[in-house]
Amino acid sequence: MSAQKNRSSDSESGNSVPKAVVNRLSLYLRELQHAVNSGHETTSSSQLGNLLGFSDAQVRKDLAYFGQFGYPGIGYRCDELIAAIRKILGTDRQWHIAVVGVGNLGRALLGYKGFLQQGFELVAAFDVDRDRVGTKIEGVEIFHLDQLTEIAKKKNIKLAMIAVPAAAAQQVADRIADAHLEGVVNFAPVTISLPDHISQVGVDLAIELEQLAFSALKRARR
Amino acid sequence: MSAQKNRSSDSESGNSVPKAVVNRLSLYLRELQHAVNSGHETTSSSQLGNLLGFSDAQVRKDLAYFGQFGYPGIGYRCDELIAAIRKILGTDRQWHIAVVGVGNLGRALLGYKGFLQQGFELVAAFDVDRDRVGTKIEGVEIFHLDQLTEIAKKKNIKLAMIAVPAAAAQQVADRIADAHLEGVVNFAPVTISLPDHISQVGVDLAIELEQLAFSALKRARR
DNA sequence: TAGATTGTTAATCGATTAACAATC
DNA sequence: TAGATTGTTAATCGATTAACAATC
Repeated sequence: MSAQKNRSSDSESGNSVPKAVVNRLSLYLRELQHAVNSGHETTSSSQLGNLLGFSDAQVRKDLAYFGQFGYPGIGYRCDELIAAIRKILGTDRQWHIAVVGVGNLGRALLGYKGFLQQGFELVAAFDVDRDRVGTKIEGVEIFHLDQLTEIAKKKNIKLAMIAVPAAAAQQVADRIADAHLEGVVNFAPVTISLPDHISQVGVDLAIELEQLAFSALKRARR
Repeated sequence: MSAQKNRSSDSESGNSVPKAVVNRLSLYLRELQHAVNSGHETTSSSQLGNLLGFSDAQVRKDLAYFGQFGYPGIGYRCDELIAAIRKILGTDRQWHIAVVGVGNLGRALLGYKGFLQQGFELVAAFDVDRDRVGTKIEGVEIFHLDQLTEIAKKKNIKLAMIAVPAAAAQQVADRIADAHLEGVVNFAPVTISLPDHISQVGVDLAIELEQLAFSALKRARR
């Protein structure tokens, strides 16, 4: 770890990093954590690449966007690289998240325990159903959507997951914009518009399945 | 529709289509359906692009991989383009899907009603918990994982969604391979390995959130 | 030292954009 | 006809890969 001092840098320069690179960084992190859990002390770009189906050159190039993390002849020390990637992604700190919409999916999200160790904590849920408001699910209190700005401020919530029906998603997005959150995962199967300063990631089940259908069909045609 | 006859083609040639193109096709489809629901008869590459943040050229180029679907000077007839994209993606037919793992997430998936109209139908769920097996959730029968091959054959199941804990995901993947399914959406936060002839899409909540954290941090640094 | 593996540069490959003739 | 918009080609841009000196 001390060997890492002053070796990483960049990232202040205007080197806008491609989205795909950041996504792969998350995959590297996942594999590294797996490797540590399996008792591995070090790994290499080719090992990491093999596990994920990327070339060794790509792994090294991706990391090179952010600094120097490896040891020529040795590879990468898993714990060091984990710490480095966490710092890059910003998950070396804890992010407070809200779930908006406490239907089937919202409840499933509230029950998901995998967040905490990854730097995320579900600290509030929101809904418009007065019967749900005031209750708790999985230990998380449910507030009315109208309280979003207030509670977000109080609880330092920066990210939200939208788990409401398609028809309600844009209204929720508008409230999220009002509350000045910084990022949104949108599970509703619609395009939502948000101000530029709020990032978004869309997860649409139907779209994922369509990709599979296409691939399956493509194979069948051959 | 008759005007479309013999105008689309390609796709038999070895023109392997980039994944990103197929993904955008799904987004176009979603917007087109939205447009139709809003009473629009036609649209254009620039309209579609604007809604999704792509250039008009990109929309046209993407569609050009598969044929000619528009009318110079007019644009695209929504209903025709919807039919064309559905055919390309393979969702002009019905795909039978299984959910494996009936925990919080699995149950949420079973409760999701948005599939049917998109060409997907949840026809079975699987779990290893003997207490759950034999019951129904949302009208879908739960079978033991050991019955996967048998039931998949009987019910013509081609796609599956893995909603089990990380530690069980690879075992499930192996059973899915045994059953010769054609595609998998993997919600477990691990890399699973599957034979080449089975497509997979990974959806990892933590990874999505990490992308948001990175973006938020990047803005903060500026 | 010999073997392994990094970080980085240059070469290759692929995807996006701009431009425009053809068309309605 | 004039205006709009397609499909497609060529030019640009960006991302991936190959190669290798530097390092342990």
